[in-house]
Parts: sequence; C-alpha cells; structure tokens
Amino acid sequence: MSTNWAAHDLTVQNNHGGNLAATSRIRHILIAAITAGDIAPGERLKEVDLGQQLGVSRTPLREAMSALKAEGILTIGDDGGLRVRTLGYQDIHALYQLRAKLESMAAELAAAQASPAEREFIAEIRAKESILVNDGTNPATLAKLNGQFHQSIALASHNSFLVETLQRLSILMVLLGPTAYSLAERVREIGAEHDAINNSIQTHDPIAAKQAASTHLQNAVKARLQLIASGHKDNMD
Amino acid sequence: MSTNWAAHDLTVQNNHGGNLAATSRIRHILIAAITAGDIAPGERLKEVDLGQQLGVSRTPLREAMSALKAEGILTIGDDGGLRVRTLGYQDIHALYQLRAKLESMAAELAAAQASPAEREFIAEIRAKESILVNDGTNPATLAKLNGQFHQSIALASHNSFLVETLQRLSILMVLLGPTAYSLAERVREIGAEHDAINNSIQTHDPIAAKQAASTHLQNAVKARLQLIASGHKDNMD
DNA sequence: TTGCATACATTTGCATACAATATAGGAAAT
DNA sequence: ATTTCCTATATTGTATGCAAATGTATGCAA
Repeated sequence: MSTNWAAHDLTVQNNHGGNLAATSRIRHILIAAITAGDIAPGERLKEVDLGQQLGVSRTPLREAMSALKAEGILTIGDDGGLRVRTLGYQDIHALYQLRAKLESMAAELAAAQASPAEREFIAEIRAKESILVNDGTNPATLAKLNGQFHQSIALASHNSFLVETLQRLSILMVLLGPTAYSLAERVREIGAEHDAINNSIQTHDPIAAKQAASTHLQNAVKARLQLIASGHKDNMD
Repeated sequence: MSTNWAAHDLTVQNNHGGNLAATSRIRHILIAAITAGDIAPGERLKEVDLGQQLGVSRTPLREAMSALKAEGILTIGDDGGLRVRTLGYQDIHALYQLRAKLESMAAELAAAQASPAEREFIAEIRAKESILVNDGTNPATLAKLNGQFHQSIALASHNSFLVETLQRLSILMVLLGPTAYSLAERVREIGAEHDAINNSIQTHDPIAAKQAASTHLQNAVKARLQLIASGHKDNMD
C-alpha cells in the first residue's frame, strides 16, 4: 500500500450524534483509501501497522474495521485475518442485479408517492448534474452527484429500510474500483437515463419510472463489464 | 430488564475464523435477549452495567454493540446513548414491503436456476415443516424452521448480496416481538403458502414462485398487523 | 416561581497493557 | 533428506485505566 494517508485526511465531522472523531473518521479514511485503490482488494489489514499509519490506537481502529466488516466491505480470510473483500465476476452481476431491483423499486415508489418538495429536489439535482456534465466536470464530482440523485429518489420512496439497503450496496461499489464516469461516452448516456427516470417521477408515472431505473442499471452493468474488459486499473480521478 | 442472562447463554462456538468467544457470543446473547423481550425496544444499553451482567469487559461488549448498530438493531438515541431500535407503524410496513420484494425476487431466481440438490433441500425443509406443524410443535421451533426455509430459497438464488440483505432484514424482525407462529390459525396458512412457493420452485416456474412469495409476504404483514391490533405483548414461546 | 449558570456525576471514547493463540522457523532425531 | 516437535515471534482478543464530553442537579438571582 502507498502508506500515504494524508491524502485521505478528512475534516473531522463535528456532528452531534455519531462518533465525533476517531472511529468514524477512520472508517471514512479506510473507505476513501479503498476507493482510491491505496488498499487493494484482498489485502490483509493488520491492526498495529494501520494504527501507526493512521495515528490512532488499535481500539478505535478495531471498531471502524468491525463496522466495515458488518457492512461487507471487509471479510475474514481463511487465515483469520481481516481483508478487503474481493468481488468476483459473479459477485458483480449479483450486486448489480440486486441494485437494479431495488433502484427500480425506489423509483416506482418515488413516482407514486413523493411529495412536491421531494420531486423538486430530485429535479434540481438532475438539473445540476446536467450543467456539470456540460462543463466537463471531473468524474469524481459527477459520481458524487450521481449518488445524491439516487439517494434522493430512495428517500422519496418513504421506505427507510430501502434507503439503508441501497446505501449499503452503494458503498460496496467502491470495491469495483473506478466509476463508470471515467468512460466519456457513458457520461452522456447516464444523463439521458437519469432524465428518463426524473421525468417519470415528475409525471407521476410509477411504471415508467420503474422501467427507466431498470434500464439504467442494465446499462450500468454493461458499462462496468466494459471497464473490466478494457483492463482499467486506474483510479477514478 | 430482567437481568437474568443465564437463559440466553449459548455454547461457545469454537470455529476458527470469526471471533472465538466473547464478542460474537455476546452479539448472539444480545439478539436473543431482544428477541425474548428481556431487553425492550427503546431501552438504553449502558456499557458498564451490561458488561458486569454478562461477565465481560467493555471492549468486546462495545464491539458487539457496534456490530448491532451497523446492523440497524441498535441506534443512537437523542441523548447520545445506544438504544434498541424501535419500529413504528410505518417502519413495519416498510420492512415487510422490502422483504416482499426481495423474497419474491429470491423465489423467482430459485425457481429459474436452482440446482437439483438445492431444490431437493428446499423440498425437504418444507416436508419437515409440514410434519412439525401437524405435531403441534411450539412456535419457536417453527419460526426457526421457517427461517431455514426462506434462507434455503435465498441461497438458491445464487446471489450472495440478496442472501446477505435478506439475512439482515430477518434479524431486524426480532424487533417486532412475537412471531406470527403464535397465531394458531396463521400456522396452517403459512404451510399452504410455503407449499405454493415450494411447488413453484420444484416445477421451475419463476413467475408462479414470484407471485406465491409475494402473496406470502402480503399475508404475513396482515398477520403482523393483527398481532399488533390484538395488543399482544407476550414473547414467542 | 422561573430562568440560567455552575458544579457534579455519569457515561462514553480512546489508549495502553496483558493474555492467548496461531504461525513460521529451526533444530534434532529417525 | 524428511519429518516432527519445540520455540520464538507476530497478531489478534480482552481488560483496565484515564480523559473528555455530556447530561443533570442544585443554587442563586431576577
């Protein structure tokens, strides 16, 4: 690993509620490190080493790793050591298959029962995304906004468990490496597909929304396979 | 709380791989205690007290609680303390709505692509359940077998993320209190509905399987609402 | 009586020390 | 030369102690 964690140092979120500093912060740093590829899938995480590199004791580190284990990002290998989960070819299909089902469910519910404010919020995110795409914004920013778009739809489903589940699955996506936004031609397609979903929600058309979301995810997995086939190993910036 | 934890003492699973003793064991004990109602939803869990009652230090206890927090069983309350999650009326609908979607997805996939061995395994569990029902077995045992039935179908979907997600949601069901098997008339209905699902899987009929599972869950939430309406507060034994 | 401030107590977060267990390496014996 | 056993080391699991933060109560003043 690169052992350069300064790049992933995040500002301490001072929000009342969750853990204030170490445990939560380290969890985010680890996710960022995995996303950036600094920690490769399959790599074993040793507590003392990581603790020293991160400047914390083993206790909060263990808690953060424990949380990531519960989220499925880390798994216990055959040797008993904690490792970054590796996703095989079948896993990729399974992950997208499940996401397709849940995202389409969310879109369907959102189209059926979102409040006016929620519909406007979704539309605004989509509009913002459209502008950024035209500006040629970098993939990382687009990926972040993409997450907000999907999350706003999930929230509009008014099903908290669906929101939680989709949140969990989206985090697992970091194990796949670079985002689809690194494919230039895919960016435009995503915009069109998002438009279809958004329009269906705005027009209160659950069936169309469900179909549009399903199509969107089908195309996403195709793009993902293309990324794999082309042997991309670079990061998402 | 009852402070009698001996009843939930489980044999230490000595399997190499996960945590050997304390952390994992305590996680199970806590789930059992919540299931049995010894820890009520909304109740605050204080580390020192629990640690003394369970005979372990705060460290493994914290890890277990951290895992349960990640699983959504525990949440941080307004006072900052860790509490057992309470599910409101909307939450119950949301939970069953999501389960319905995923269980039907699992049944559909299982009917389409389960291996012969997997189909036989599912059928055997169903047959065993039928026998136990006729013997008038207690609700707890039936509930356990019910879990195995649903899990065997989930596994046959060959989608590991679907399995994980359904596993997580089924654990959350303990927050609802008594199982539907405490309703005598519901037990027979469940048998018939399980038969419908099993038959569809055995005959390689994905559409019927999906429909049967969906119906099963719809009836399940109806039974759940009946349990709530009747003001049941007793435990599942 | 009510509002606020300050002091106190409780509880959690983090670090370090200790214990147990697994693993790898080497030496000796067959 | 190979195998087995023993030892040393590395790594994870657990306990305890300390510090910081937050909730709470009490007292004073308006």
